Amino acid sequence: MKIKSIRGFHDILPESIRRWHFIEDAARRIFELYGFSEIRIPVLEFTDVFARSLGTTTDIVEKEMYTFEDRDGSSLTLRPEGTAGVVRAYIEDSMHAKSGISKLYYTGMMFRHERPQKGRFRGFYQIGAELIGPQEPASDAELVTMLWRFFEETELTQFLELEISSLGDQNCRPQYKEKLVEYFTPQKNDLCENCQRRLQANPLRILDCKEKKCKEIAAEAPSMLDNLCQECENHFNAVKENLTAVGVPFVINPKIVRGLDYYTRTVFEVTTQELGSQNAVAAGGRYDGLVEELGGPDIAAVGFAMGIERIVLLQEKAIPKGFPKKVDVFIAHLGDEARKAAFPLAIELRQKDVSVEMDYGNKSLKSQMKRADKLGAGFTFILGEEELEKGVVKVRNMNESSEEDIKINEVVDAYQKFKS
RNA sequence: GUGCGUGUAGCUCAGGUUGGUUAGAGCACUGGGUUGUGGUCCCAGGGGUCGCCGGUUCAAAUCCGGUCACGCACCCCA
Repeated sequence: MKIKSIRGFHDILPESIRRWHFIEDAARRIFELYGFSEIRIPVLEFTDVFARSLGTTTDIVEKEMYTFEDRDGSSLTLRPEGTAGVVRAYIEDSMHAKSGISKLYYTGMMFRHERPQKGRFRGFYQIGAELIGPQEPASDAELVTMLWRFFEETELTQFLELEISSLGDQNCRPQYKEKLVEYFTPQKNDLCENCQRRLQANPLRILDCKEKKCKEIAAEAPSMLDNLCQECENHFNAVKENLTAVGVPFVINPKIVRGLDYYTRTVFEVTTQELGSQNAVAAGGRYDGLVEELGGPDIAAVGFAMGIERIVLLQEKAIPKGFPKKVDVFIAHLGDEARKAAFPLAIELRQKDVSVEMDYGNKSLKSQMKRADKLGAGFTFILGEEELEKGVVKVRNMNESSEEDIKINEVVDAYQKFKS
């Protein structure tokens, strides 16, 4: 039996890792510009952290978590998302006492036991950001703007749409829920099995059911946006105003329902048509109740998470060529003496930030040239017996196919001068 | 978790329906043509227990069953 990876878990190979770096670097750069700092938190938490945050009736908690017993009997879970752990750390490390505003971002692998598909894995990477402290709508707008800037930077906005809505808060949502139940109950028998169950557990989720019949019925349902309390409405309007002011394009979709229970007020999704049924690329919203729910002070927060695999998939469409790795210099050597001389030269160049490759054994010049070409070397330094005798290296410009002899003890400086 | 489809060299795929001598191609890889010069060209070579297990058969890549993986849709979501 051949050894292999677990279903739904995959390797990210060197040929695609530069694309990942491009995406991760862009996120870091932009998030840092917006005042965020990275936080690294454990992959494993007490199950309770997620159960209490996400809501016990959510699919993630009900059937997708990797949960197991520790040796002492406590229940542990591999994180299915990042927010719960960040908030746990925020509380545990008393970050609220250090500053009124905490801007945190994270990246790492998340775990959900779903049926794997393209762009959907059991072990997958997310980058997320949490802005904890302010409850003002300007913070929602800043966070969403930051997210959109990231997609601009990675050239993905052509494939994306930003949808926003408001879910109301503790004042208006319960009343709205009742209204929904009132609306759906008479038509209960026309709803799909799933939605009949949702009517009890979480009537909001009926709104984004994909079942044709449910969609029809939901189309006429009262909208949360018409039932916001004054404060929530003001908040939502201010968010929209702020986004418009900085030119972030959005559409209002009152049917947005997040899969996690902790959201309040602003919710948003960045979606695409390019990835089949995996249309969500990033999503987030405000979660004013969560910090307190997990045992911390009553502190507001907004956040989002994005799926890196899906972004990589889109990125491949935007920039199909990718990001090939290129070396600056290839040193081709002929003969044992030349090889011995080439080695310290390679090390010295690398010391000076020049990327260098060379063969380890004795290969024909031709095959070394081929390798230099394949590695995308800008220059090949040829060091054979002739050059050794004269104390020079033959420097070949690979793009112009021109060659020039340069004294071996001057070649490093000469190369650096040429580069700058 | 449900349904449908696919699974042959590192990659993309022929062959399979009509089982039958050493299972093919292109790309990639290695070497040579040019005894010291890449990206083009030519030649040669290496690489496959035909996803895995079992069944039918004198004989299975080919037919059947199961299983695993991937893909698509459902579901769910980032």
